[in-house]
Amino acid sequence: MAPSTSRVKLPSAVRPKKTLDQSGRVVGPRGLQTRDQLLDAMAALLAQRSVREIRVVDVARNVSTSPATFYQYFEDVDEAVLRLAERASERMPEILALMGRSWQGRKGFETALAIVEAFISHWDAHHAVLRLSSLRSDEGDRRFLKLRRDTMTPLLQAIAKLIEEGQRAGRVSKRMHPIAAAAALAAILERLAAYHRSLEGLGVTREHLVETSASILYQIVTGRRAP
Amino acid sequence: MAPSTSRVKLPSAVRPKKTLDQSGRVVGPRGLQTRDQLLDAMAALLAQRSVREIRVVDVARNVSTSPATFYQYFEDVDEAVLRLAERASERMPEILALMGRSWQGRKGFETALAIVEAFISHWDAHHAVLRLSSLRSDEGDRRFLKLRRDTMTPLLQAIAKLIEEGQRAGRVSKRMHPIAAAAALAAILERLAAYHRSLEGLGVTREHLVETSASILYQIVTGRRAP
DNA sequence: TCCAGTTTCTGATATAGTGTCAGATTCTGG
DNA sequence: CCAGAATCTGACACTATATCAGAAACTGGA
Repeated sequence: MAPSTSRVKLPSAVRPKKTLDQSGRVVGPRGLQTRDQLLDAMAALLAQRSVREIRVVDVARNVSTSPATFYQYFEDVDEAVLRLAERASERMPEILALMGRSWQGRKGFETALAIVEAFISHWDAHHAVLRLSSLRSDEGDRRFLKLRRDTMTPLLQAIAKLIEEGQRAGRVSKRMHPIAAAAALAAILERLAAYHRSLEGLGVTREHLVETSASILYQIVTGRRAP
Repeated sequence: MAPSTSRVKLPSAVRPKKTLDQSGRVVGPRGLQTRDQLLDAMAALLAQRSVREIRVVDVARNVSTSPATFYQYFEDVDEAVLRLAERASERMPEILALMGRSWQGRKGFETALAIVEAFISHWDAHHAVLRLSSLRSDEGDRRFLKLRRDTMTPLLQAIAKLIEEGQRAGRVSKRMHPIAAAAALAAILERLAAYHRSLEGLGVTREHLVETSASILYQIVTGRRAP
């Protein structure tokens, strides 16, 4: 029963995370490169058409490989999207860090502006992936729900904490549930970032949107009117 | 050249809208019934699985008919969804009417509460269809974009008008673009209505959500803290 | 009641994409 | 240069969409 190979099973907490292919084998450098190319091709296609119009054949062809190769690395199209969403979510902490700046007066409004700006830029850069990711969560897909929870919860909690402080200081209405309010603010950011294009038809520029969202964020968090 | 039939071509503005099938023929009473049954079956399925998992065969089977019949009335699954969304959007004016109530003090807050409540109930009743409809718009689908524009624009304008009044009275920050702010508030309603279920995991009840959203709505529209 | 015309429904099928797998191909260290 | 590991792919079984010619059901008038 003594293992004759050098591959010893380590406890999963210690074992470094290696990327695996669909049959559970560790992927080497060449495979990793193919996998990355597939993801890039996927992202490129996603930027120009909706997921439903994306054929695995196209993704594969764009990297001069075959559909079977795609399936070697991803269970299905959604899994590839999930990986892209994970990639995107790695940038979240940068936005989170902005929350720590001052919320006093004019400085505070600038903090709000910076956050909104960062958020919208982030969505602009990854809108297709993020929107899809958000849809899959809404549909109840476990994988995407977990990702959303992991990336949004810290943000919600950071905002909620500010609101609680405001409430303790008596500036912010106690009627609001801090996390619910945080979710509402996040909803503005997500939703407007997702469709600010269609508002341009009504004479609303991106600039307007940023200023307005920042005003609302500032007003809800601090309880004070935007300067 | 004189038409011998009794079917005279009227100007399209006058001609009553008859439902047509895929080959452009007017649908009679029996067909209309089948079509409605198909829509109902579609709605029922949509309530339990995501669109991607809905097979035309299932919809058809649920009304004891064949896929070919489905395609006689709808171009594709999306068209059926669009019809359902249109059905749902007919209820919008009721919400819009609430906007006209008083926005003064405690009464004003009750107005906000009523609007939020109506909106969330509306979404609860049609969430699958509305969410999908919103996704298709985001994806740029013309048919859904038009529907969204037609149903949301009046709402946005009503809110925008209130905000403008507040700005003129000096209660509301002039930094906000009225339509952008209206869109932001609509975003809260849409987004939270769409996923309030997943917030329950964080201890946020539907009740909290309604109160909080109403507070934000009230605060942004009137420039005053919620009572 | 029967018939001709109209409306509605469906079996059969062309088309197209997904996902699998055995085996071919390519790479690597010795 | 070779053995074995890693990677890739042609061929294929399956599943679903969408179409259409013709069958079936219904209708009103003789």
